[in-house]
Amino acid sequence: MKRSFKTFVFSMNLPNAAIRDRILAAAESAFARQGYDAASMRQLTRHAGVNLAAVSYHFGGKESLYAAMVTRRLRSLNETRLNSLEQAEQEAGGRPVPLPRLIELLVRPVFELSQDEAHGGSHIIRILGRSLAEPLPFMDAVLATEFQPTMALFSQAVRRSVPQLSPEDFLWRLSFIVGAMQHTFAVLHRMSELTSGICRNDDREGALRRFIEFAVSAFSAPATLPVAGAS
Amino acid sequence: MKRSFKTFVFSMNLPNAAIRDRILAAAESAFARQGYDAASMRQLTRHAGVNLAAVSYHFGGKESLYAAMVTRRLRSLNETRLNSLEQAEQEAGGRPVPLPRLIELLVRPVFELSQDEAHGGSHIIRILGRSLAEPLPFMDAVLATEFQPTMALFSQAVRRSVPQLSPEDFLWRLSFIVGAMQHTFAVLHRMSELTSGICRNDDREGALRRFIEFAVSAFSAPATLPVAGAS
DNA sequence: GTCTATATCATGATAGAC
DNA sequence: GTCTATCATGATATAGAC
Repeated sequence: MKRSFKTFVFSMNLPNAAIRDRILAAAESAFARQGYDAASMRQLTRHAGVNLAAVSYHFGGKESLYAAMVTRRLRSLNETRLNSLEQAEQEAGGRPVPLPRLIELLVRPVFELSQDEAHGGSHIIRILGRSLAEPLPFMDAVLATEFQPTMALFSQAVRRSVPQLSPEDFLWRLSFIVGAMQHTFAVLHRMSELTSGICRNDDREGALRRFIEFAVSAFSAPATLPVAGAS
Repeated sequence: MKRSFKTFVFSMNLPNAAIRDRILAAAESAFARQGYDAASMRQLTRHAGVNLAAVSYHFGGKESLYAAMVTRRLRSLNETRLNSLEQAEQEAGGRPVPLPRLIELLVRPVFELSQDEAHGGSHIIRILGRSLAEPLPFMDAVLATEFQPTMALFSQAVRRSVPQLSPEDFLWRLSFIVGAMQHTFAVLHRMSELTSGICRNDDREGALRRFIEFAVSAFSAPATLPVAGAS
């Protein structure tokens, strides 16, 4: 059964894919620069060179577009992290994976995304950073679902490397470190400006190295003592 | 020259003050919960029990209201910090103020504000946290002006306590710690929920103690070495 | 000084032509 | 599948009555 070229192309959903991808790319740029509320779909679609109605057709609406955009990137990011964690744990045999290695597995993919200006990776990094600070109610479920497996496995692995920490101390420090990571990516593109040129925007390896050392020292500091007098 | 009671009251600007304050309180609540763009002045004024036009009259507009709200809190916060720093430096004679004390002087006022539910302090904390992640162009100048003196003096003091750090290492770590602080306040009201009850929302002293230890260990970790091979 | 009423504008969504 | 044209809504700002 012979098929025309046009039928073949449509069977690959290429036209849709092209439009969907142009929308996603424009969405990442717009939402990263302006935030969810301030970015408008008119701007966004105009910049993507597609019709306003295309968003409703392909994604369903503004919220669904935002969720799809985040989910796509987050899923790929977390797959990378889980794969490398699995590999590292196999290499370690039954012993705990060293803490610096764990941190690196967790954050290097994010730094690499943030370097990927060509494919919009730097945009999604800012968006993910914002997700933590500005809670969008419709994103709660999405974020919880996407982060849960990664967080569970890495927390488990980190706690094996730092067994002396109580769950409470561990979770507080984890929260501090997540905040440091989020903020780092939120301001990475302005570091030169914010530090009068002393820290450079494009010094990703330096930032990564410093962040790993920072997180390691934060996790391995001695456990806090209860307040004196608390029986 | 006898003045009526009404004239006397108006000469104190009491009605204005009451309205201004009601607007500011409602603004803090609305902006903290919804963010700048999503919060609307209709909601806000309705909740404050004042007329919509009162905002334009007393503040000039939405942006000016937001700026006034942030400035008022930030100024008082930074005054507290600078006063306590000055006092600590006098007590220390010429010697550097110990690092843990410096961190505490910097963050305790923020923790205390965040406890002050009655006067809306917890709202402004979330707003300040967001200011770092979601950049509002019209706030750049305000934030720079308000933070500059505090940041300059504390940076100087911290660097005296941790002289071994290069400016670059110091600024990267400062950025990490600022991020940790910002995130802590952004999620403090949800810590119980996020950690299945292990970390408690209302455990402000525990959070403060852990944060100080965290920041101290981050600042006093050995300076990073240049990458091997970089001449 | 304060508030009502309105002006003006931009948004997200969608019905219906092609 | 795609696009045009339009809808309904809610935004900020303000002119003018009191």
